[in-house]
Amino acid sequence: MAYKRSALMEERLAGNRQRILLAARKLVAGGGYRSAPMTAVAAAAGVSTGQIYRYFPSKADLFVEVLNEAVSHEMTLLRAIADGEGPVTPRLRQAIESFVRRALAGPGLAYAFIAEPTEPEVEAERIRGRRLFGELFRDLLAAGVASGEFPEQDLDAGAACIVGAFTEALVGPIAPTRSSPRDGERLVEAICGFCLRAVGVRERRARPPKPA
Amino acid sequence: MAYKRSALMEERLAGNRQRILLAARKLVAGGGYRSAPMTAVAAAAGVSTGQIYRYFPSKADLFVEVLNEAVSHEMTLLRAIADGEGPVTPRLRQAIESFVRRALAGPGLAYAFIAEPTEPEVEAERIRGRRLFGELFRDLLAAGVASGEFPEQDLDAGAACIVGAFTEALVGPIAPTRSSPRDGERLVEAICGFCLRAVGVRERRARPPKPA
Amino acid sequence: MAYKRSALMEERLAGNRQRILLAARKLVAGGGYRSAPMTAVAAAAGVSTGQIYRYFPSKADLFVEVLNEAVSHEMTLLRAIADGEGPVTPRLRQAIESFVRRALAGPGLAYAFIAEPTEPEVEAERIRGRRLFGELFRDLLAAGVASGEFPEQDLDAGAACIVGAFTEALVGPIAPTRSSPRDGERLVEAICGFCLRAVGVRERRARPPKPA
Amino acid sequence: MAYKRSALMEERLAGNRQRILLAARKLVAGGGYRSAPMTAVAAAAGVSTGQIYRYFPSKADLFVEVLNEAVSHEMTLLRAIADGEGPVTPRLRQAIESFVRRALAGPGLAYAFIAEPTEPEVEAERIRGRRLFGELFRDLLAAGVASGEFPEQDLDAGAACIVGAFTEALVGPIAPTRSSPRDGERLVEAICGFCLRAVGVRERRARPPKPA
DNA sequence: CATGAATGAGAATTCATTCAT
DNA sequence: TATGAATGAATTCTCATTCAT
Repeated sequence: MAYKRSALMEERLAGNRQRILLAARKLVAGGGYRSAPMTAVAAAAGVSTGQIYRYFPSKADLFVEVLNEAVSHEMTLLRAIADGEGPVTPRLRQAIESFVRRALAGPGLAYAFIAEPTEPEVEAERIRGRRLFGELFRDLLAAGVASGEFPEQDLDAGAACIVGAFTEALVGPIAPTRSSPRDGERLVEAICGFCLRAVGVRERRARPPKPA
Repeated sequence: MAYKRSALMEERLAGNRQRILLAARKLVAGGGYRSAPMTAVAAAAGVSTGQIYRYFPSKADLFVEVLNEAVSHEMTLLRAIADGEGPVTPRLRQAIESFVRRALAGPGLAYAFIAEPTEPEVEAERIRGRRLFGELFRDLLAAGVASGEFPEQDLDAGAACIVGAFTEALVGPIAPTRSSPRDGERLVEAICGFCLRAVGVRERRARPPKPA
Repeated sequence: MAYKRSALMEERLAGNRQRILLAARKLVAGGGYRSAPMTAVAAAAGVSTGQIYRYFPSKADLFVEVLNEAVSHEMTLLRAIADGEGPVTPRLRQAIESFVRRALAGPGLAYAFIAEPTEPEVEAERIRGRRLFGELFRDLLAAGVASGEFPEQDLDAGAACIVGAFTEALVGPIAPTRSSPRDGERLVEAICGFCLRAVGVRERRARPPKPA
Repeated sequence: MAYKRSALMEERLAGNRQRILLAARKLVAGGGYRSAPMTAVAAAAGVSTGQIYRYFPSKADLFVEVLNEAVSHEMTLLRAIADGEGPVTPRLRQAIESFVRRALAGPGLAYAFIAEPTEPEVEAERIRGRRLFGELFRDLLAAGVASGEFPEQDLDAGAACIVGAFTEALVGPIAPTRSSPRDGERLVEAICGFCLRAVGVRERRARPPKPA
């Protein structure tokens, strides 16, 4: 009487799970948590509402995972950059660039980190995510200070400022609108410049001067 | 014919209105808009739900006013600083300091600018508020660039970064916790330093050492 | 310590009562019971809400009296006509004419008989009022049948039809719009003609023929 | 992939919708719109309040449909009679008879046309419904006048009077109570007689005597 | 096992009525 | 005594979650 779960089934199950997560993320990205009721997620994912509860115990769990997934992915990439060898300054620049570029490309991933969710558990996860980013940047700051690349400074505040600066500039309510890919590049450059100057990079030049 | 409205009554009326606004602000500050249903606001203000509607036509109107009040007050003070004479750098520093100090003192004023409200009208007001701040800082940046105090830079992005930096560092989910007034001062200093360096202040020292 | 109630005071009291009743009637006339909350009545009457409760125990009582007053007044006038001597036909015509003319002139008195009130007690009064009118017309019908002026007919149904006909034609939702006094006269004539023909007046002519 | 929606389910869905409409109609018929809050409709229909909103976007929409359904049905039947060939008089009689009989049989359909609803949209629909009936009868009157069957008369007023007469006599607050089917028949006859005489049918007898 | 109809608690808002001033 | 601010029950509507089919 017990069915063996076929490989095909497994696949579909996994597929559904991913589709649900993706749908949830897209909806949040599009209009905040208020435009992501479970029925809308279900519809967007092409499954029934009941189906969502097969994979996620509750709405909160679903969105916690949405955030979690995004955070993990992001953190992996950022850690790889941050944990590299050599001077800190280029690593900091790369980390910011990397994050910003993905945010510009992707479907509003970063939005989820800004929009306030309805469920406290999700809010907790959002905070955790931002905290992780904060820690990463604090580590970079610490390293830079240790290596003498950056002046002494308040590491926690600096990290918070960096995260705040780029999220706001990217997807905050007063983010500069970027209508073309060209604008995207300018924005990346502006944010990186801002943050590097902010941490006090003692550069001859953060970026090689365009030869006159 | 009609009783004169006693001074006491007037006071109570005005008091209620203020109490409601304050209660609303505190609740938002404490737990975001989700912890500010009308019943909670009423309870916190010590009035009945119906009473709120004597003063505010709708929940949206109430919270729009909460934001508006904060924005107006803040903008007046900031404009006074920003529109001053002389070099831009100290004005920028003072503007940030002023904002940050008030935010540290006040009951979570700034939080309201971060938490995403349920009502679109309130969201619009929140955006308007941030935009106003953004414009103010963009103007300062522009002035500084014009005066040669700051290097050429993307003004919109810079303004957004500044606003993002200090709001996040102040009341964002990863804001450094400050347990003592002493920490508050350090935070003020850290944020100012961060932003001033970020805009590229060309100085030997962000702040002149107090002469022994 | 006990004040003697001065004549002046009595007058004012009576005046307030009337002002409240009038305000209530006007509001109902203007937009149905839904546009007549107690606060609006108070405002329109120029008194405080509390004052209304000095004269009327409840909203229901107030509007019951509004109707009652209108009905009594109307019934007195109609009875005077209906109880007259001589042939029934002209009395019936006069009764209808009288009612219709007052309704056209007055501030929507009749509307109150159509609009459904919120309170059951008021609804009961409304029904009572219509019933009284119905009885009056039934009596006239009965007299007319007895005198041989009208054919045998169902008196209750006939009375209801008459009342329904003129209220609908006057103030019902499909009442012919009358933009000029002239139209008012035509309407009076049309309604009278309709009703007289309906009861089967065996006239040489209900109204003298215009001489060819 | 997806289960087929079973016939049983379809039936239940359609059934619910109808049950809700019916419940709404009955409640209005029984005690006016004031006795038809959504909770009562839900209870009467045997569903939860939320369920109603699956089928109807709002209370207004629900009751607009209640009226609409009734109006459409009624108008179809009446138009079929009114648009027939031959002399106007029997068509007018049949139209009235037809309407009255259905109203007597059905569960207070006509009441909905009398009771004033709370929602302006519903009120608009109620007026539209009455207007449609009015137009139908005005057309019949016009035809009758054209054919010489009825004397010259004010068509709009006449139509309003007819509609007013039969709605009041049927379901108005002073409608003659009918305790037996026999009474129903008498009422039908009385109303028809009233209206036909009212429009001035020139005949020896409104209805030919059944030959012994 | 999948579906989506159904539930019902919770949120905003209104308004008759009361009662402190 | 007059006022109108205050109350709170009632009403409409939403949406996470469940469960009969």
